[in-house]
Amino acid sequence: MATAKRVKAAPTIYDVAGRAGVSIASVSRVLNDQGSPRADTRTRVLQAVQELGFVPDGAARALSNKLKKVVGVVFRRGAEVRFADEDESLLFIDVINRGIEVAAQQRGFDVLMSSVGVNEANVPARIAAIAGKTDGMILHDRMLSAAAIARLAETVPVVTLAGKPNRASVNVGCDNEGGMRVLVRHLLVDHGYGSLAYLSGHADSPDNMARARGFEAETRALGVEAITGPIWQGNYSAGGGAKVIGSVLDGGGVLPRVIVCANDQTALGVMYALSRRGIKVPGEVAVTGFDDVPVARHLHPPLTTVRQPIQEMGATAFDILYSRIGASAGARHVVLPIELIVRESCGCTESSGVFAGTGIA
Amino acid sequence: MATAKRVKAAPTIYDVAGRAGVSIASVSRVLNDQGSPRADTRTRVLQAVQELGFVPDGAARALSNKLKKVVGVVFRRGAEVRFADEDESLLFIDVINRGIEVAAQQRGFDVLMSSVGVNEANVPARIAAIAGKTDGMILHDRMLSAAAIARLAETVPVVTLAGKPNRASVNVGCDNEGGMRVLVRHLLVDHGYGSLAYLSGHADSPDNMARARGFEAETRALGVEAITGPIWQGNYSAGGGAKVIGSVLDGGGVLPRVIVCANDQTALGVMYALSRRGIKVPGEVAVTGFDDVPVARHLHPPLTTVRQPIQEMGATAFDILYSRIGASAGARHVVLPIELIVRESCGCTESSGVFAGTGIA
DNA sequence: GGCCAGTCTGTAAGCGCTTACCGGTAAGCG
DNA sequence: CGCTTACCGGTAAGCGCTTACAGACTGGCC
Repeated sequence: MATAKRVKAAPTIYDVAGRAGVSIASVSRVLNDQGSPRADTRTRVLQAVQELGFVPDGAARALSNKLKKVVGVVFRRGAEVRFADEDESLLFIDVINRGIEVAAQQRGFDVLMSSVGVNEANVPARIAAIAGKTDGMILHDRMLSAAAIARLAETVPVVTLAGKPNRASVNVGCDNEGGMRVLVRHLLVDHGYGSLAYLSGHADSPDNMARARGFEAETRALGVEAITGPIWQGNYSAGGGAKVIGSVLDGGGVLPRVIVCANDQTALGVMYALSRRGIKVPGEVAVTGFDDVPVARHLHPPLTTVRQPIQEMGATAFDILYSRIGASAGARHVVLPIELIVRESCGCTESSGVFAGTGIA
Repeated sequence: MATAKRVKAAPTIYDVAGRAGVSIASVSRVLNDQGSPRADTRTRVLQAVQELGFVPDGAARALSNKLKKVVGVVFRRGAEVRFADEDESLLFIDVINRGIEVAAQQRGFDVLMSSVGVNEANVPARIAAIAGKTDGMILHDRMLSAAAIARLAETVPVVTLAGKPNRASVNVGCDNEGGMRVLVRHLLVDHGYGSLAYLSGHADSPDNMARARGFEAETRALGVEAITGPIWQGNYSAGGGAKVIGSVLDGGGVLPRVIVCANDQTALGVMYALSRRGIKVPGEVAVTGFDDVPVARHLHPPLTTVRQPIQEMGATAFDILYSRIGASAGARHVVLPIELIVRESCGCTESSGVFAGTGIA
């Protein structure tokens, strides 16, 4: 790899020391507020720093300190192609990442973001390489097997989002099961619907499994017909949701009164497929989501869903990781509360408006 | 700062060398495909690496190589508060960042993301600190003054997005002026509207200035009344757009036939404010945006806008930065083409549907 | 069999920074 | 006035890695 040909090589601490007429140790001390340098020394160092535009090298600092002040975040990228049509799934992950980033900021950490293609080879190796550049890692849903996580955790502290609790790592998630139960109760008790289907997400996603569990438990508890099964298997994407509707209808099947989707994105695809066929939402079929992604309130009708404190999940993940970077204490599993957001797609009309909660005047 | 208390300290290259019975130089060579180690040596090293779960330390590597394989990206965060209500402006920036990240990946680089609060103190210092952890920086709109950018560029290569071209850095943007002219021409020629206002973005944003320029040039060229001025000053946000509508109407003013917004987000706020007052879009007032953020197609009516190749802008920014990290060649200014996206908010009805371009089956 | 060329491997220096340790100076005290 | 004490500042080691350089060994050839 060719060395960068900068006009003038970046100044080092030696240059600063030379210019200020002090030792490198003094420069370091001034820069880090260590010891108690004489006022005179201090100003001369500061001035030299200023004049040279000196910025300490992060790598050298990290090597010496054994602390890089960087955490890594890894998530899945939709497609391998470079310019796949914009992926709405951006939303959920990006909001979490924003939460991580803001929390990291407050501790003087930066965030190394890395996506992994769906069919990329040797993901564990890629992730290990990233781990080498960081002090700790946050993994999104379904990035690594439990065994691989355990192995990674021997190198750096690891926090997973929407994973399974693991003896080696901490997991941050929200109360998927409880959220789903509240939602189902609203549909059954407040609306009195008689049949509902669960359009699932990835079968191997812990979040999906928990939501499915909540769905089944609550329908059973209220004695209402719960429709599930392989036909109702989606994949968290809008396309997946639309495809399921197509299969059901083309197969001559009949739609239930309510379709409970594993996430907002799936609901978006379902609503699209329904409107294409002239089926009214919520008049003929009610639809609900899960997540409360920002776009949910702009759909027509606005989507009834379960709000996860998305950004806070990210922030919490960082906070926990941070505490584990300093020591190895802390909980194994953190569960954040959810909130039912009733809009119109469930059949309610009391929505406070399309823009409820946007903060627009 | 307390040192991390890991159960077992991460293995170093010495541990690997010891276990494999070779020197650290051999380990390094095997790991980097340098020289031609004997097959025997190679396998022993690889095995030791495997057994120890060794991952080379990025900081040490960077220090030795003078190459961190990390680029920094800095952008504005909406509010200082930790959990401001989700910010839709996420979208535009995040899509660009995704483009950067994917392109970086292909070169084995990772991306250090860092947001800066709107009213954060001493931004240049924060950015300089980040620069110390990277090989190059990409700055989003309005992050630093031209002078500050020049200073930063003495430390690392810098690429700006939507900034002004600068002798020290390269700028990547799209043809704002041309895009606006195409849009205005559509509104005036195809629809024959008689009056239109430009609801601007941040006054000091180069992108906004270019769009305003295109707007004025084209309306003048076609001899139609162009409404601008302080009342029509927005700030790229939905709230800003809504507020402008409020001011105009409350001030007893009359709305023009068309409101051309500086970006999609502003258009979203405008459409909201209009619908609140019972004003029909596009029947009474047509509205247009700029950017073609994913949510634009889900609005009611779907938003007519100008598409920027958002993700590609990010990728291009990285590619240019990458080439400058190796050498100091390259163009000063890159302009990407735009595309007019006609949906319904301008008054057209030929939209191919709410989900046009989503890739949903 | 002795020597040379050609391979591979090991030793050690150095990347830029932090910090333990020690020496020098000045102030405080008897 | 001499000694202790405190305080600063400098020297040097070391963080984990890459790589120039030199040494060791192999085989081939005369």
